[in-house]
Amino acid sequence: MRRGALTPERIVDVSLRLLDEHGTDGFTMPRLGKALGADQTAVYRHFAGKDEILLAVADRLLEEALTGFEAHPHWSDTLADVCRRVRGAYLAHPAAAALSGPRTTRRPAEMRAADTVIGALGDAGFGAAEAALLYRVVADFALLWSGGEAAFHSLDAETKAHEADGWARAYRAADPREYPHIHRVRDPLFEVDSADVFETALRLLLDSIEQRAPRPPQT
Amino acid sequence: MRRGALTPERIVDVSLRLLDEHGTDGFTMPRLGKALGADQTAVYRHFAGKDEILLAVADRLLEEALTGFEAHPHWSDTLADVCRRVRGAYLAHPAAAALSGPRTTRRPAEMRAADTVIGALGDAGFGAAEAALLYRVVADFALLWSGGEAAFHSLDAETKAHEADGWARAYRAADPREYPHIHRVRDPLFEVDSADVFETALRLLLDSIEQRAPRPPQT
DNA sequence: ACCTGAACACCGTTCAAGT
DNA sequence: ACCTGAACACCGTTCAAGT
Repeated sequence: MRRGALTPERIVDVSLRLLDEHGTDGFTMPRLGKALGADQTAVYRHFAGKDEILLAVADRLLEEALTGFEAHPHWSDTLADVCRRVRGAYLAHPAAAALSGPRTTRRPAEMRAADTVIGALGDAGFGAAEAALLYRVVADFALLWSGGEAAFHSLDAETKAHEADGWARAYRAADPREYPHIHRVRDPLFEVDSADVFETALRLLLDSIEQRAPRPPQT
Repeated sequence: MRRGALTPERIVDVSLRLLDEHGTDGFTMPRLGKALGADQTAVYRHFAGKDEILLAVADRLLEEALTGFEAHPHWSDTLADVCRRVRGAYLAHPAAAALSGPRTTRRPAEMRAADTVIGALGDAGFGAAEAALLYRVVADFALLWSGGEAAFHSLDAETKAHEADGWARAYRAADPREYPHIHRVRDPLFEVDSADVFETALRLLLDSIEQRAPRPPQT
């Protein structure tokens, strides 16, 4: 392989592709080397280790999520948008999201998004202390929730099916005497999908924030 | 080692202890074998593989979280309690929680808790469809949020410190021209701890649920 | 029926050697 | 300066052999 053919960017590109196509277990240094057309150890010239690559992949994910993100006319739409963007990027790359976990990188895309979100909370009339706290609530909600969903989706198909099946079986067959309340809602319980759950949680959070805002969003 | 000295329960006990004491990386089959006083491969007599052990550990965690959980007089206290219990158990065993991830086991403790939560939502006057959806919101909130927090806490001390430090440095030094809103809230941003954030998110969620409930909690 | 221990096919990382 | 390839110290799992 010629010199300079390996760059941090190309390594992150290929890592992300490997994670997308082969899942968390498919991302190994031998595979990464082969996909790059280089010896597996050549990567260590550019990253201190596998963990550093994962951190760079995490950064790429947030960049993808947040590119083009800017404030909406109504501040509460700004908050909703950033949460949906993070979830969208994480679910588009579940294995990468699951491995990079709750580690953020504070690079420009993330900083700009943080600034925009805090600005939206300022527009809502919140003081510094409240804005700081609510920024953390919104950011953690987006990252932790989406990260958890991504971790589930990054399970291999077989495990995931087994998981979903066991869930369905257990609740569907819940003994009406032992679990009367589960029994009552067992049918609608299976029409709920995780996008509904996320959107509902987001709506509930934002409604409460709007309720507390010194300035409501529609002015 | 005499026969019968290895039981699934003892294996889960020791696995959880190993995870607590040595973190995610400290939980290996050789170590597990040694800690059990048996050959590492003897464990395969009782569990199909490492993943099955982790699943059993996840179940143990939920059991620990939910033992003694029962409905409160006010239904919204029931919802708050279950969320705090899950978070408490996960943060008490961050490595175990991080590895078992979003995989639940539907064993009795979990089923009973689900029934209690759905019952509380019934007390609130929600119909079957709404109760099912809100049950998922509350359960996913507790599991995904706590799981994400646990994943962060299960990073080795060095990485965690590096992470926290980088975070502090980046926001503290945010350029007031480039990131004016971050700059405005930079001081209170560091007095926020993750317990505050969790409690605030929980409060916001529950307030919205109370707002929508056909029957308010204080009756 | 349960446990042992050698063996297998991996893995991430190091380091001397090449160009 | 950048890449190679042998080597190292692991890892999870299988399977024949013991008792």
